[in-house]
Amino acid sequence: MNNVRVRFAPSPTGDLHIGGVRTALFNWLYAAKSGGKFVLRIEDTDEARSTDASTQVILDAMKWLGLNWDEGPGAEIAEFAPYYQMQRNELGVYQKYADELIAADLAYKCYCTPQEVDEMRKIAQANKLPHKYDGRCAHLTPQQRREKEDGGAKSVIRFKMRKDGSIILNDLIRGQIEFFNSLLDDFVIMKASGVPTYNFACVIDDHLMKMTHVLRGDDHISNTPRQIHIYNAFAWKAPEFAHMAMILGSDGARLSKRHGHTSVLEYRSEGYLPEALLNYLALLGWATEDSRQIFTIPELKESFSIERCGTSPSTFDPAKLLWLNGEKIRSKTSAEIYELFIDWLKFVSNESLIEGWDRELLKKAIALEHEKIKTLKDIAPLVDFFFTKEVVYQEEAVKKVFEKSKDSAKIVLQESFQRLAGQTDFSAQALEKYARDLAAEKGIGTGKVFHPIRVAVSGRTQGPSLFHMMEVMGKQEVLRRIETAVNKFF
RNA sequence: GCCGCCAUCGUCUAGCGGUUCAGGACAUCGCCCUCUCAAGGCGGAGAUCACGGGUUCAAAUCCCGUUGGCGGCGCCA
Repeated sequence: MNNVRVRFAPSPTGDLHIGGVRTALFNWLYAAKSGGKFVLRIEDTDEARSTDASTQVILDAMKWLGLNWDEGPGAEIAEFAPYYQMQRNELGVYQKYADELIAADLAYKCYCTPQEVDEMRKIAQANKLPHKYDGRCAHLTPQQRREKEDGGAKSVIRFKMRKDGSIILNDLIRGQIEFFNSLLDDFVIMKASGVPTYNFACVIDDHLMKMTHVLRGDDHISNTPRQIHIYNAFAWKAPEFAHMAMILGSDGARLSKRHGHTSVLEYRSEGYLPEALLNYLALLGWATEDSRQIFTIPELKESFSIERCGTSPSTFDPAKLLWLNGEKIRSKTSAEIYELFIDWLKFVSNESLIEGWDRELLKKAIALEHEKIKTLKDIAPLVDFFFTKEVVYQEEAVKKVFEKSKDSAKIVLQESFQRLAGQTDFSAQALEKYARDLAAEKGIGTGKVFHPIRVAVSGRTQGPSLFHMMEVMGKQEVLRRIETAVNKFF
């Protein structure tokens, strides 16, 4: 019974979209959960918009996300290769089946030009009628066909839709949905260019590749009856269908560019982790009984089920994704974050950002700021002050800490410069004791001691735990910075 | 215009006829912790379960209708 086969079948007409990732993820999870196979197929039949670059981007993005496929481009198993529809088309795969349908009188050649069809559509629209092809070419006599062919007329192949009855779709997520055949028209299955249309290629491939389940966005729901008709025409068993609710932007419209980042690449560039993206996307349209939020990838694989997919569309919430990304980052070790950061810099081609930075110091600095990191992009601004030769003193910090209580700050820094020089134990613990003792000795609040030192050493009011920061920075550098501050501001 | 899908806190959702004056999470607000910022802990506010009818002893949960949102109606996928 573990013969589940599902697929993700993107068309390479752009970057991998968030919605596409969700579709891929749910299929991938379902395969994992049911011990089945996950297939990647490239639906590049849009001759005008498909690009190799886009295919590459999609493949790379899938790899980065860890959504590995059992079969598909580059996979070891190639039982149903090729996995590119244009390559399959060159093999004549689709033409063969289209010819079969014509022979069985279940499809026919149509000689109407795109302009003619367009004209028909406009007239229907003007009369507020449903626009569908009227099937005029279905009734051509052999004589008329011969004349068209001889005249060099281009033709498409249309599926001959029966007008009576209905198709009942038993959707795994939504239950029964009925579609009346009379509302469907004789849709095109092969274009004049000899390339199959989506609905046709999809069915042929899903059948040949032995797909058992088709899990996709509900924008495909109205395609489904057409596809079922094709399965029926070949007397093939149709796969199970499950249509998941769409992902919307904040304004309720389908998620698109104007809502912000929609490409996986953008999220990668922004410093998001694959597991955060995947975890977040899993929560859009799927939930467990206990409404649990945080899952590791293995936990997701274990918990997923189609039955628990929701039916109503959900709004993409960047704030929640950001929170989850922070959670994932906190759940890793600082050493792992360091590695991810290095990889990320490479990805965004910005390795020069940390040029000259001591790697060991960077690791320690990341450890100090670990819990504050929400995206990999946050890291550099959080720790860069460790590495600058000339400390950048934030104007506000200087005003707030140095100028406001100038006398005490001056004393604290001057004293510290002298005494710390003789400090042999430069551990955070010892430094804290030193600072507290100094405060007690001078009879001032600890804040009046801590804050000036913080600003002198880092140039800002916010940062890591002060004494750990000093320990990591080292005695020499701390002294140098305190001296600089004293000379500059007092 | 036609067809279809959907409808619980701002957002993601739990709920599948009574155990719910609706639970969790994000966001937001407050308090605590605290050398700052975070993180963490605690707490607050936030949903007449879109509306109107039914069915039932009992409905967020079932049925019908209305409204609204979204999707599809291509020689795009």
